[in-house]
Amino acid sequence: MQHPLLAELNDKQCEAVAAHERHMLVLAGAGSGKTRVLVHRIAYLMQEQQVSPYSILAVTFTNKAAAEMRGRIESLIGSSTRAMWIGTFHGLAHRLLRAHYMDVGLPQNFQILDSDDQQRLVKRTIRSLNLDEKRWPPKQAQWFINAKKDEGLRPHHLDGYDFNERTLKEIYDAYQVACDRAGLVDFAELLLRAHELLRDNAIVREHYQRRFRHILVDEFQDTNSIQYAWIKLFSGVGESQGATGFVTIVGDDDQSIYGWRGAKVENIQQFMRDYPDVLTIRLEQNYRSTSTILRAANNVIGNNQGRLGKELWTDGSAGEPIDVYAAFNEMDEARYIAGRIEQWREHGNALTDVALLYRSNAQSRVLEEAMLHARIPYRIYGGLRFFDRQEVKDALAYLRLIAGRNDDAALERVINTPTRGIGDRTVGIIREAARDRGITLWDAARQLVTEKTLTGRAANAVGAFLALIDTLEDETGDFALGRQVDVVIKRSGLMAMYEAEKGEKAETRVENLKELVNACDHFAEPEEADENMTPLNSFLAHAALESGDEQADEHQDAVQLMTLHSAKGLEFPLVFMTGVEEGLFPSQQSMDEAGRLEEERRLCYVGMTRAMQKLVITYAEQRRIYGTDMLHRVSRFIGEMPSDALHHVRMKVPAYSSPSAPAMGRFHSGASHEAFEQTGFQLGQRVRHSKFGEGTVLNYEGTGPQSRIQINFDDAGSKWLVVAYARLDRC
DNA sequence: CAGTTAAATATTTTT
DNA sequence: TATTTAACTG
Repeated sequence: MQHPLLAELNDKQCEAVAAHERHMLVLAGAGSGKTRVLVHRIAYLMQEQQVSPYSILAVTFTNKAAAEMRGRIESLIGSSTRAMWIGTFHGLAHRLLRAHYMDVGLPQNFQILDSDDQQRLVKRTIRSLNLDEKRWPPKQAQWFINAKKDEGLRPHHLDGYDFNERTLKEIYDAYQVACDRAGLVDFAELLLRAHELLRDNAIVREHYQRRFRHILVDEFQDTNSIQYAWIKLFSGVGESQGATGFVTIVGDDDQSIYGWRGAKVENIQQFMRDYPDVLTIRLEQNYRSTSTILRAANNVIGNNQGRLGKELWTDGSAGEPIDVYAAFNEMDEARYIAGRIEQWREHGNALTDVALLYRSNAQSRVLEEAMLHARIPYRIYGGLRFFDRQEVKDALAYLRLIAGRNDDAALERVINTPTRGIGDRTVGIIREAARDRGITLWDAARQLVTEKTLTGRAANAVGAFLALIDTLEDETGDFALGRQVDVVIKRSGLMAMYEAEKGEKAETRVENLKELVNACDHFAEPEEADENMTPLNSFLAHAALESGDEQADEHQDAVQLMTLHSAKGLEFPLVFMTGVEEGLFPSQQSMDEAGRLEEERRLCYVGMTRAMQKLVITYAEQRRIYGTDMLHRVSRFIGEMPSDALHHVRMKVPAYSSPSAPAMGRFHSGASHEAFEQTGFQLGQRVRHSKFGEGTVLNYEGTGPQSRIQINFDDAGSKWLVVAYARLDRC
């Protein structure tokens, strides 16, 4: 008798779900039901193998994935998953540090530094070391620090011989001292500290090793070194004694697109070496795309070396061919897409089913304009999230100070926001005192006031600020969270400050502050919260670790615009992959460095496999990037697709677009003038040929009468013609 | 201290 | 090109 949980799964999926106690690698191709397998396996472990939810640990990368997993498990087993540890690497690390803050030398109320806060602090550190910010850009230093932490390296592990490394090491060291003094933990530090806790504290380590019998990791191809080491410590594998947890990793080496931020695909192979007797299962049946799309995607990714090997297949239909549209510039590309979407809509399809994918965010603007022009509602992914907004961060900084006075990053942010007469000069004095005495800014400010080192006006202002924070804690400490935040926003003067500003921007800021109060009112404390964590502290952690869900108007029927990266894990019936040009996709930067081109190819694979029914690929012969016109060749990736899966669309100016459309104006500059000088024709100009009919001038090469021009004929496609021989008429 | 102007600079992103 | 940030001025 087969277990009901296995009923609707294919053979491979069943094998993965029902595997007995052993380590397992599930190579799950795009659209192969990866999450389904993960969720069913957890349910199966509990129902069939009598595994207690208490001994299950499931790790994901994003909060969204964690929430989805939890939700799906609950609806599958019909009961709470409270006892299970399900979360992101960072969320779980935070949980560990909270529970063992004393063991890792953190104050009880330590706060999390997001990357924005981190950058400010790094910048401050560089200044305090009297280093030139031009020579040592804070961004790069921040990147360096995080990269080292991701490798598990502390400053003392670095033996930089060259001057560059030595200085960066110095910055890292000073930054870490500042963090420790203020009780601040950045994202990478969460992982590193949690790792050190498990590594160095046998009692804690053995406790968790005994507890977690089953460890499941999603998107394993995206793990970095410290995350890999983390899982290994939890599992107890490679240690001489102690209990062993069984680790299931799920991932797809072909979808590894985060190598540039420290992810190591090799961790999959490393897993097979480090863990004994690993069962490998390939999920290759795809339930998402047409066979045409899969065939093309397989062909593209087949050009990569050293793959673990996997070929997606489907028993679905071939579907339509992939359309390829060669636009003459980015405006034309956008206009064409808008036209296609209008057709899609006229056929009664939903706009939410359409995605526009691009390599870099800068490409979104032109697409947006075209959507606006065609009155197609759209939604852009990856904007500023709620808790990242300036006004919200201001409010949170006040709350952080109330929660703990040592938070230097928070103090820096709001000591003069709104302005209260504490200028750069005064703050500089406080910083200097703090550095000299090795204390936090708060303590330094207080000492300077009591010592009367500060002069009259400054002393008053600083004193008033210190008193404000103290009073706020005294008076609102007992309030419910929402009410507390409301009072803090008002009494601090933040609300008044934004209310006084004019313009639409300021209005939304005021709205956001009100929304923050609202969010606090509805904030449900996590069930696992320990008793020594105040509601305020749990809210602050929530704000730092989950910088806000997507926007509210999610339900509007709108086209989705996003980068290829953020499309991973999603699927859409109709997908447009735009800007598929050499230099843009693959991007120029990736073509220089070894290994990066393959990652671009994987990105292409990811993009293609988002499409369920129809994939449309577009590229522009000419594109304006940062103010200069670029001529691009078509991306090599298109050449890697089987030509019989492609349908090259002829350029046709859609009927709805007026001749005065902005795209035509585009050609009256630079390159176009030059083209006119050489050939007598302008780029974008309409011409007529006796045999090929009407077309648009795309490009030119050479000079004088021997020069050739490329014309995209409406009916005959694109052709290169020598100006002297082709009898062309202007239309 | 606030407002203005000049200059630098711009894949990809989550936590 | 457009946006952000540092330096300058009233």
